[in-house]
Amino acid sequence: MSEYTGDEMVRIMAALSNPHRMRVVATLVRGATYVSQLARELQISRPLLQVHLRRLEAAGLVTSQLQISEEGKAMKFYSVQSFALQLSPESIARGANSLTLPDAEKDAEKGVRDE
Amino acid sequence: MSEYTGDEMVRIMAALSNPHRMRVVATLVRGATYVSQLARELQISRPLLQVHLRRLEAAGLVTSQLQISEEGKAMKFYSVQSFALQLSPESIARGANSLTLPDAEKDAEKGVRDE
DNA sequence: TGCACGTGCAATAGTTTCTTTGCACATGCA
DNA sequence: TGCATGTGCAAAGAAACTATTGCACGTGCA
Repeated sequence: MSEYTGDEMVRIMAALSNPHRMRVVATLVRGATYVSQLARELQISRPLLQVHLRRLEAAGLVTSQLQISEEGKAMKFYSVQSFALQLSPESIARGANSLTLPDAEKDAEKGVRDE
Repeated sequence: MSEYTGDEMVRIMAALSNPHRMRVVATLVRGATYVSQLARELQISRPLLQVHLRRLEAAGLVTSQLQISEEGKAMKFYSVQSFALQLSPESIARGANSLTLPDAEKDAEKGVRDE
């Protein structure tokens, strides 16, 4: 499996380092659900859940799919996307090499010479 | 290898989901260094680095040790602490089971007694 | 004495994250 | 019609995070 870039690692870790979002993933592992149902299970408000879902989707950890129920109601189902990221001093060090610098974005693209 | 609790996972991921702190870990993997030297290598200000180091130390990812150089100067050396955290939908689901609820979080943080 | 080097922290400001509240729009059914 | 269900988003405030600036203290040495 291909490794993640440093920026991807940051995005994934930031998305997962939140109790609500961890619980969302934990719930979706047991099967896809739609937003309102998920909000009831997790005991949080729907707008709050939507924010967290957007965050997880932006990190590529979940996907959404609009489905029309037989009663004609539009329901948005979310599913977990499979991912595997090993966190260790060495993997962090590897990821750090591919981080885009906030200051010098163009340097990171061409030159890799550090010291 | 023992697993981390959900709270520990959150703390570790939050600590690592920052470019500066990833670079700190990456640098320390190549050997322990002291604060000012580390700040020069990473091209960031020393106060900023100290904040990030405190963050990493609070998550248990690095340790510090005060050393007196031969010239009598006190230098604070930091080293990486070994850690291994596998991130996957399943590991997140397991961690989510041991998360302390938001209500109990305040008690655990403010209260002097743990359990 | 003055400079270079090491440590520490506080105050400030700007940005981001988290959460609530409120409103809008649909459909099905009694 | 009125209430249940589903969807969406924006505004607003509190809290946390990020980063800079400034000042304090120490040592060694020209």
